[in-house]
Amino acid sequence: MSFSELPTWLLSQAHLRAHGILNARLAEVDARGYEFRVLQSFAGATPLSQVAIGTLARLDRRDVTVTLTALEDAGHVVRRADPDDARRNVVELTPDGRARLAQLDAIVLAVQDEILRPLDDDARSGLLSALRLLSVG
Amino acid sequence: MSFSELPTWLLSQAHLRAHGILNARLAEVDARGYEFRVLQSFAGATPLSQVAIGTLARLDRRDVTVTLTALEDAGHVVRRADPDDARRNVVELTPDGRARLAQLDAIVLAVQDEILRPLDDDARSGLLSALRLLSVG
DNA sequence: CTCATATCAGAACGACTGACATTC
DNA sequence: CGAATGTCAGTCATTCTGATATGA
Repeated sequence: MSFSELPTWLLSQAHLRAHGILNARLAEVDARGYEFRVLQSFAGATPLSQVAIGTLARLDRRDVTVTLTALEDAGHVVRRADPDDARRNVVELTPDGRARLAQLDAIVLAVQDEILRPLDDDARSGLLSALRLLSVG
Repeated sequence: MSFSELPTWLLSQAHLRAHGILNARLAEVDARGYEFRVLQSFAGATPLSQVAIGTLARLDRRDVTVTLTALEDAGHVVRRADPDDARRNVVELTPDGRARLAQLDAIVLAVQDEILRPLDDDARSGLLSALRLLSVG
């Protein structure tokens, strides 16, 4: 059996194609995946500490720091010291950041459709539940 | 909808878990994915040029060069100039390389089972055909 | 003291781009 | 000449490991 028929290979190819499309669409508006995930963590409660962002966005603390710096430079978030705990930062979306989140949300949703286009509804739900099982083990 | 329910996310998580397991198993014998793919390209015809290896292993020329250098250092392949075309190298497995291929083949096959364990036969075949469709578009 | 927080430096893997000399 | 081959240097995104300074 050639490696190109292996589940691990097919998984990596499907992932590669999906994320190629996603990153291309995000790149068109000069965004990256980490930024989207961080912005999305503000969809619920806000403001957030960086640890909370890491939990919500499933990002390493290190990557939260780097991504927030980029978002801050772009004016999408503001960071300030937490008055209640000097170790923490309090991070909030700016109005620009909220607009950015809406923009990226729309892009990402459209990409999902584009990617799943080859599958009918049954195949889609079957795929998603299988992937959920595989993600956990 | 949170990003963690998106198809792109589930795809990346499933891929990440599968390749985490695969790379861990390969690392136990000090191997990497590229090496396996290159070795597997010798399963059919041999010897091969580096361009042929790139085609079979779906690797960039650059990565073929780097991977072959590692395999050559480990004694798994030999590279020599092609007498018929001085631009090319003729690459062959050594006996050690053939044993290495068999070893990695067994590891990779076992990993497939480990990964698919949560799915019954129907779910497996459904997943694989869906992934095939997604890989192409 | 121990723990949490944020930051920094750097690595790994996989995929890829641009350039180059050599040879066909 | 144009095209192919192998090599080299480097980028990119994603994930992760370690160390550090600071404060709770």
